[in-house]
Amino acid sequence: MAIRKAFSLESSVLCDTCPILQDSLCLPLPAKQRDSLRRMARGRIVPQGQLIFEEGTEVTSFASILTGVVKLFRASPGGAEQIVTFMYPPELLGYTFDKVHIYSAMAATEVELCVYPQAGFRSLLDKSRGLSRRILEATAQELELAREWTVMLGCKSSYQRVAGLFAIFAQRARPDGGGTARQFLLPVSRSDLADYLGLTIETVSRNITILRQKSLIELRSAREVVVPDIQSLLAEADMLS
Amino acid sequence: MAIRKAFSLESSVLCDTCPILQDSLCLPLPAKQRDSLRRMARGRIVPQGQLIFEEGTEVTSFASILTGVVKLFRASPGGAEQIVTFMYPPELLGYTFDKVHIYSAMAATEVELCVYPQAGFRSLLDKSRGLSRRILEATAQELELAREWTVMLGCKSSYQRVAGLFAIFAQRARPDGGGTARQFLLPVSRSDLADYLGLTIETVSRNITILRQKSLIELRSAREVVVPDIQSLLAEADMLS
DNA sequence: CGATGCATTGAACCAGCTCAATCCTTGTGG
DNA sequence: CCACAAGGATTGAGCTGGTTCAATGCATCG
Repeated sequence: MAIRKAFSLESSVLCDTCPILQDSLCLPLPAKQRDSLRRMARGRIVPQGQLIFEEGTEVTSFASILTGVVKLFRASPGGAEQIVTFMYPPELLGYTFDKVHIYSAMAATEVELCVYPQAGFRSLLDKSRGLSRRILEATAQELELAREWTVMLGCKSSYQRVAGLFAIFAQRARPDGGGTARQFLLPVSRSDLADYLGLTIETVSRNITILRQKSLIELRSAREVVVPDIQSLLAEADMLS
Repeated sequence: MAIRKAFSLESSVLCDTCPILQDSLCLPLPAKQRDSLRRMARGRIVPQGQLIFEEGTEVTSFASILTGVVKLFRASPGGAEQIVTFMYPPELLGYTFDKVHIYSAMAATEVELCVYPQAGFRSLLDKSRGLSRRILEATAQELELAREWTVMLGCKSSYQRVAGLFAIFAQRARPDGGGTARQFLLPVSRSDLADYLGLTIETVSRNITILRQKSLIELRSAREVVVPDIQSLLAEADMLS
């Protein structure tokens, strides 16, 4: 179904305009390996809402996220889905040692990917010390984030969770030149926020309202958020590391 | 405080009797690197309840867990602690790219460690493709577990969490020859279970009682558990993958 | 301009928390 | 060997934060 269509490939990659060039996997590689990686890579644009891969299907490729946001989730029998994480550029999507995907991935916004075939990528990984070190670092980083999220879900109130998530989104957004205020576009619906936070849409909405009343955030529209001061938001979430 | 004392070293490691030899980091290495790793390694026995390292302190070493169970946790200002994970042999404890630990580790049972100094281990990691691949696999595996736990905390009821955790403990225990019944010793107190599950002691206790009434588990004592049929327990937790 | 889909708000309910009592196990001292 | 203290585990009763169900608001689109 959606899968097959999703895996159709776009034209060959245009590395010159690569939006994540500085953080890309290929740039730091020695010329020969870099060319090898670039030759096997294919660009792909995924429209918002489309499945990228589905839980239980075979792993055929990995992909660097160039632009956009991907949500990784597990669909429960009961129709509810638990979102495991949101992935941003330049993260590597779908990397695993398993034969099949254990989560589904969906484009939360329109997403540009740089797709590497599974076998080729793996063999390059075996050859290149630099590449495998990069992947290890990235994986360790993701482990860290996953564990932080464990703490979030394990012992924070709904209000703290919403505040914390908004703070995280704000941090990922580029600081807005000059002041401490940061502005960003929520990449996902209230429903996705709720699934990520382990809450309901209504609870999320209520807490957003409270944050707004306390002037910790400001909403230009449902998706456009302004955070005047990230520090106070982090404090509110008890996340002042 | 506890830390300094904790890092006193035991006599040199006795690899011949290494309890995790088959799954150890050193065994698959080429002879020269294996010797190098063994030379830098030191055995250490940590009594139950003692801190192994503390959040915020410098990372000076990594350690393979030889026997016992380690709990990794974050202490909140409010005195509550959120347990991030329990680590078992032959996992590698404390591995990170960070300068300081971001969680604390405590011996949940008496623990035997094989400790590697940080600098030496890292430099060996840079030299050995096999070792770095092992570490990458282990990290990816931990990431997977952390994400599963995210799902657990995000959308399961207290009853499902307790059932799920008991099923996981049962799986880690060696199957008990013959039948499907598995028996194990809970490595931690009710209080730790609660911290791990993001629940209170009372709620954990109540759910244990329910599981017992349904004959899904059997308690010989507060810590000794018999699971007649893991499958039904997994089903109860909605974890039949 | 109604229709459709998301977001917000309101009100009642309930799972899990809090506070408190009791039980059980283990260790200690007489 | 018993008495008692101490800490963990269990049970009970009431409370509360978050859910559920339902209504209303507010955009975008044909």
